[in-house]
Amino acid sequence: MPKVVDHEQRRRELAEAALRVVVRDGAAGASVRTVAAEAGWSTGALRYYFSTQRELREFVATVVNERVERRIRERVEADRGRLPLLELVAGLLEELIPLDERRREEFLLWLAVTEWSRQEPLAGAEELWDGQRGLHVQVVFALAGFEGEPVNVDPRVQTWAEYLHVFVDGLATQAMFVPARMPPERIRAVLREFLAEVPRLAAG
Amino acid sequence: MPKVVDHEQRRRELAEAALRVVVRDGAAGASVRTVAAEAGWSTGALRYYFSTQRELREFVATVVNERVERRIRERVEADRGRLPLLELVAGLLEELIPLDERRREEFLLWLAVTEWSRQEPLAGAEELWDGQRGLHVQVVFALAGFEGEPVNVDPRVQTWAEYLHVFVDGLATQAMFVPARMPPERIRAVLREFLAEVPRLAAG
DNA sequence: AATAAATTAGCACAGTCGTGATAGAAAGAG
DNA sequence: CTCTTTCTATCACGACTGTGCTAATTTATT
Repeated sequence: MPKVVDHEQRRRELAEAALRVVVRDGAAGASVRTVAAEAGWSTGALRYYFSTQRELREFVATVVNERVERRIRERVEADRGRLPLLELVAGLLEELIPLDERRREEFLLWLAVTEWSRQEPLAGAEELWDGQRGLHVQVVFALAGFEGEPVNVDPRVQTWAEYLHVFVDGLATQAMFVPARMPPERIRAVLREFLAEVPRLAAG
Repeated sequence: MPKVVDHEQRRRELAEAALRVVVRDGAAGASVRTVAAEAGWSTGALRYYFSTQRELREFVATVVNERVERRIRERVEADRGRLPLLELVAGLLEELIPLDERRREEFLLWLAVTEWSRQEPLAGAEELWDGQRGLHVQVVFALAGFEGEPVNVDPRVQTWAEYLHVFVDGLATQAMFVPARMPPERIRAVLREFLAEVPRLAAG
């Protein structure tokens, strides 16, 4: 029998090459040839795993989502009540904001995915948002002084989770597009100031 | 002497064709040929007014900025104290949020400009932000019950202007990218709820 | 070693891209 | 009318795009 490779792993490897190309050359620069070259393969090999460009792009979208979710999860699991609550929470939410080169790249990738899906809708665009909304509910739930799992949450908690979600998205947008006006330190400070208001407002 | 055309006006006409193409085909679709065709001219004619693609893109950026600013200004001048303050303010800020097709197109255009300027920096990216920040200061200044021009504004006003600016950017982002989760009615409601909180918080 | 299936490389095709260059058309001044 | 300058159309060039296709290569099994 023939040589056999782990398809899923190879796809992942090729997708990561695509990520690098997008970060380097922008959404429009991720052609079949550039991605293949970045991965060190021929275009034929690439097209054996992604028979069409659309398939590749959809896979890139899922990989990006996975990355963000994994980082959040790791951060939650790493802390065992050692950090002050507000600091822990701020750290979590900062994972969603392009404050350094790594997170900036992720944001760029997400932008590229949305740009692609404007031409032809790609799978898995709203899943990321749902996960983030859940995170914000948990955060406000905890900040408001509640314990345990956030089930049947107070409407005020729900409302301020929504506000906080919107606020963090706004911070991310400004951190990305006007870094001169909103440098990382300023973003961090504004986030913490706002978070400090939340317990009083959300708990009543 | 020869036939003479109003250069500035012709440039504007061509730029608007470019806007339509970007809205229809995305940032990557705005090529010299497609824009020329959309405008009903030959590529040679287009390149007579924009000798390089970069020039065209920079001009598109300025046209987009002008549009948003003009609409805001018109709205301010149209109202002469007839609307309740909160309603006037909400209407102003909604001009920055992609709630209908028109504003959605403007947001798309702005996204295209930022995508372009990732490859090679374009002039006039941060001017838009400065104008918006000024608007938010005015808004919070008025909401907090102050009169006249916002000079030497209270630090609390400054802070909540910043918060509101971030919040509105977040609303715009979500209205654009997860319209199913955050439909226009919801965006409007959330904006007004948040605005209702501002006077109390910003005035002390 | 022979075989057969999985994998890879590479070319071909019909497009599109941005830009340089040049020839022709248009139109007001003399 | 002719001239002169502005404007417009068009072709050429090399490079790039996604995809179809085929031939070569690899490799585990018989």
